[in-house]
Amino acid sequence: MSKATIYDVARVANVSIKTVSRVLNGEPKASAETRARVMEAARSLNYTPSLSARALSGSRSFLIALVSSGGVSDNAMLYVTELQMGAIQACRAGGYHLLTEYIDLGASDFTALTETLVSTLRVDGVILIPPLCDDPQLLSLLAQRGVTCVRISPTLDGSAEEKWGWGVDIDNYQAAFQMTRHLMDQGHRDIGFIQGHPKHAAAAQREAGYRDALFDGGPIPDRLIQPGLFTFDSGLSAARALLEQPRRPTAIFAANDSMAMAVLSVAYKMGIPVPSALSVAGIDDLPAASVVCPPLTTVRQPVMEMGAAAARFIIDRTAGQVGSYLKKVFDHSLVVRESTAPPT
Amino acid sequence: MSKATIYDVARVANVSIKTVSRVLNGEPKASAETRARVMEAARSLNYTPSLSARALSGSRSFLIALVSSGGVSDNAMLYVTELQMGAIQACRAGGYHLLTEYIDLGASDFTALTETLVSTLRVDGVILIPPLCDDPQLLSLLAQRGVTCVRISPTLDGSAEEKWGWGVDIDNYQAAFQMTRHLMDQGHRDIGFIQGHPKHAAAAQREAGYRDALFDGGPIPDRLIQPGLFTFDSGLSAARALLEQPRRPTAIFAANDSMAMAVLSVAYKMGIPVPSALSVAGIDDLPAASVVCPPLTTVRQPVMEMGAAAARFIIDRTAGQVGSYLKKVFDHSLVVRESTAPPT
DNA sequence: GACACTGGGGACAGCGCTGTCATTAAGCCC
DNA sequence: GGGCTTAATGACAGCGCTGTCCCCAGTGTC
Repeated sequence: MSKATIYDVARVANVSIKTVSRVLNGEPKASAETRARVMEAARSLNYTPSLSARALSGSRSFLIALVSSGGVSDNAMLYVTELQMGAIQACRAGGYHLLTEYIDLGASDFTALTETLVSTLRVDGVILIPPLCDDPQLLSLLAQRGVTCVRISPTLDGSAEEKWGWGVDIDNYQAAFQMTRHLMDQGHRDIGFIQGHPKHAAAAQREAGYRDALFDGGPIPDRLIQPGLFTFDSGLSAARALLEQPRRPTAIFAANDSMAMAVLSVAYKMGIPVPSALSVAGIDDLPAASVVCPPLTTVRQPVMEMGAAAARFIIDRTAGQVGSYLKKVFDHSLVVRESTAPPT
Repeated sequence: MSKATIYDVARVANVSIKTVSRVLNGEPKASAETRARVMEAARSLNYTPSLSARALSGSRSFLIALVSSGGVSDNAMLYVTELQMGAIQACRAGGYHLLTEYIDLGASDFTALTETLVSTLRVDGVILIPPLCDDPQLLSLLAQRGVTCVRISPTLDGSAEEKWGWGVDIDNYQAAFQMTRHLMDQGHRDIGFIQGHPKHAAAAQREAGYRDALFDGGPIPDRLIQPGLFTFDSGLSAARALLEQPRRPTAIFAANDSMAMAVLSVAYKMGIPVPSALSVAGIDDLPAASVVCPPLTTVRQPVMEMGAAAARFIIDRTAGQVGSYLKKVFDHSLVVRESTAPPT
């Protein structure tokens, strides 16, 4: 009862341990009858193979690491949590397990991290979250060691892209383009924009989408565009800069929800009613987005599915499939809630 | 370069592998000189021991599992994320690694989970999050298999408590008591309360704190107390029930922040200004609590530290320390923000 | 009938460590 | 100085699997 090994199963099924191993791993050489006998024995003994033993003797570890960095703060963590949820589910389905590792961005001991991942844990793959997924040093270290990487919302880096692993993302340009058009359709023309973190690829793409959607033949005045860092606090300053202008915009589109919520907060404090005097929109559809007042108009990305796809890619890859897309782009969708309305 | 083993280190240091093992594990028998030589060799080779091999041959796996359940939703996930953050940090410090497992509450295949944890992963300990940490079936399965458990915010179950593992928590009673007194100090007497999930131990304790603080010789009218489930949605209905009363309370204390935010949302929709016409308070200090309008008065618990303590307990325990408190109670603190004010 | 060939299955050697026990050199007591 | 303990180290046998090689029977094939 305490611990069934492959030997026990072999004895009960009256075959060699190698045959048990074959059956359990779905290898071809095994007659249907033998297979059934082994399965039955395994079930009756409540047998589960030891991960350590499999990893030690075989070439797979059944482990995937999700690496997140300290830089990620406040609400953005929800993004990570949701990704993780998806990854865990995909792992369960594939008999894998998810390790979560954490690294301080400051002390960049990427060598130690890599060594841990490769030598100590021998993970079958790594899921990298921004901004880690865009760090050339880390990426090349991992590539050197032959680690399968999946990058979440990575920078498109042309040539190097391929060797640095698969990626999952949404079409950030389109998302921002559509949101801007949504505001324009409501009649807004004076639409402020809060930029994302300059090192994050999605930030630039979202800004481009905004610019292209808004561009009507004339350039966009500088005063409409304020820098941000994807964090709530950075959104606060940007919102103030936008709203304290003599002729303030009728709508503000922030590059993500955290900053959009900051806009809501500043507007509240300044006594500017949303959406009647100011429309506010974001991107991400954080859980909190539907909870704030008024609920935020935003763009939803299928974060959980992206996490699941990331894990699945690693699992399939390790199992043999070689499929090497450059990256998979997921569908997004506009979520119109109450923070946007035609200007009055 | 690709993969240094203990043999390589032994060769370089000119000792046997057993000695390397001893040095690396901090076992006593090893001269200072040998120790230095081995350390140097290990460093120069960039050696990291293989977890699988260690787990297979030794009695420790250096793995801790954090088990969360599907029931956890929306903002509550942040609580889990923060716990996890703390646990990861403690793991890193102790050379451990954190696995995150997930289980659907509906399909209670706890046997499979336990088997995976014990046989497949051979984890050194498990961190259980509510409501999992209060499930007798799971707890007894794990206890049977001799798994070290740490329960987060567990139900105090007297007799059985001890054998079911260590626990970390805050003093929920005191937290609620103090918050209620804070509202009373501001002059509130008509203080509504939204209960937490009936299966969650903390819910009952918080309610008791509220009741005892408010009780002034007369019983508390039923209309002031509404059921909730710790979720935003449940908070919505409770808030409506409270605010649609002919004589509505001047303050509402929700058993957690998610529900307090729901109160904010309902008040906003009903045109009730907070805090001038209604004070709102919660417990947890979710990141979102400081972001909503107005920022929420709440009780902060040191969630990250609690996660770290949980992991540390398992690590120490596995390393030999036997220390068996029943549970560790962490300090909480009142965070007074803008959602509470004297009634007008 | 000899000769591949193939589907089904076993023997066996590790994977890289730790536990146990044995061994050696030193120190110590009377 | 012989027998004792003690500190420091090594030899060796696994831990529970998978990879590789090998064997054996049946089945065509000319």
